[in-house]
Amino acid sequence: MSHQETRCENCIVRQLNSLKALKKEELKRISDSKTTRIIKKGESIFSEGEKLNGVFCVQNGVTKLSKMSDNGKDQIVKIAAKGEILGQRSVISDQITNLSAVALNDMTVCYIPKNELAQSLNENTQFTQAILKQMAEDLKAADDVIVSMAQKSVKQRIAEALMYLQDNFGVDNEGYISMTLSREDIANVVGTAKEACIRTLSAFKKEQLISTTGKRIKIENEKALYNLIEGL
Amino acid sequence: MSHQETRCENCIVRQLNSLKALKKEELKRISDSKTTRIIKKGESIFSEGEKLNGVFCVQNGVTKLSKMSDNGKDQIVKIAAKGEILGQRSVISDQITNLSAVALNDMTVCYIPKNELAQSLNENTQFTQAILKQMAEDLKAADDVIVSMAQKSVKQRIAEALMYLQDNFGVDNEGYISMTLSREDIANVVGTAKEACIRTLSAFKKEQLISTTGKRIKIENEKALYNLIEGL
DNA sequence: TTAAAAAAATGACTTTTATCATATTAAAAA
DNA sequence: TTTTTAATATGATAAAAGTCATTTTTTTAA
Repeated sequence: MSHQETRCENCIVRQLNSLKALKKEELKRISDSKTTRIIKKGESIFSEGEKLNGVFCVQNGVTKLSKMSDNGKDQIVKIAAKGEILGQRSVISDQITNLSAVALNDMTVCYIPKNELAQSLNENTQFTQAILKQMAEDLKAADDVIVSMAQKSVKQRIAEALMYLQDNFGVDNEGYISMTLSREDIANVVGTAKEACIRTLSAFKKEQLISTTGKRIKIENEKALYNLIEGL
Repeated sequence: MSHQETRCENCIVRQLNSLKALKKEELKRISDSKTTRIIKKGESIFSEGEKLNGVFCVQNGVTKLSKMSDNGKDQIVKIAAKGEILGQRSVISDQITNLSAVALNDMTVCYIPKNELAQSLNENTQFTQAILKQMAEDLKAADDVIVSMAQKSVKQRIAEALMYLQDNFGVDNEGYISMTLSREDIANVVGTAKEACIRTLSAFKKEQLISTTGKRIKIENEKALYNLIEGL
């Protein structure tokens, strides 16, 4: 498909994350130590409880980051695409990771060993601040998710999830949301049972808020969906 | 009550947060620019949507950090006590704050202007890294909250909240949880209606998991409460 | 292409939680 | 203290969501 850059210095993905704050020589050092991995759809990048000795920079493809709840259900906490860095938190706080990452489609990720990052973290304030800014954003987003989970109905949360997918991944040439998740994955994003998710999507279809072809979903009435989310 | 330190250099509260990574001269500079404020129970420190030009370091007392949901309900996202720094995120990402802070009891907080922090943020990597580490922890904690909200029942979430309060604020000499929240505040922590919260606490009382005197709550059977949380 | 497996859809039913109403108790103010 | 207000408690009912069973459709693999 698309051309894969083998040197970080020339890699555009870097512009999407904190690595853009690195200086030329730092980038060179990191590029020398990084390894590129191909991960097939459904395969795991890392699992909850693992000790990560580096981070993963997503070159291509999409992954779900999830956490197992005590009752045995998987909660998807984040969907990460090109440019996102996985495992940052675990490496920074030097703890086992609290999330599992599984590829939602075929992926290319670059693995950057912790040591190389640690050096830049100690020397380059710009870099550390870039990560800090991004974490601050993540934390704010997490607050929003908490409020949604705590205060909104399954119907509203599914509507939110659809809008999120469309806003972040766009639509294909027929207008369907480009990122297709299984009904079960959608259920695991909003924190409900897959039956409830399927039923809600069927209801949306009946009300002409969406239309579907197989697992592909097209938003037909964005305004109504938005009003639903806002509780209007 | 307790002695209030007027100089950051001598303030023990600092040991509890990222300010401990500051050097002597930085601390001196910050101490010179800080102002101390007394905030009475129920008063607001800042409100959602406000632009913060500094952070608040909690010297004494406890505050609830909450966010208004679209449906008009207040969701308490965090309870912050002595040593916690409020408004950090907003200052770092230079955005309006997404949370409101209201005192749960009488408080003393120190206001530190943004400019003084920015200087240390640019020069002192240790300081920036300390904030980073703390944010990484916060983010991990947020993931746990998301999973609880999404996957656990109101009963489980209330049990969790009680354990959290006991673990973080301890018990008084009669064994009651030192931090007393109104039933409505507990409801706003776990994301439910206050009636459901009251009912659940009544049920816990009947099952001898807790006992109450007024709004004060004593955990009587920690083991059973724990099993309930874990879904055993 | 066909068989097998997985995912989606739907029905029936139960449990959980929200909402509204109202009573009781506790706290605050006159 | 007495009055007023706020917080807690409880009942009745409705709505939302979970669970289990089964069917239909889609996808995958033989």
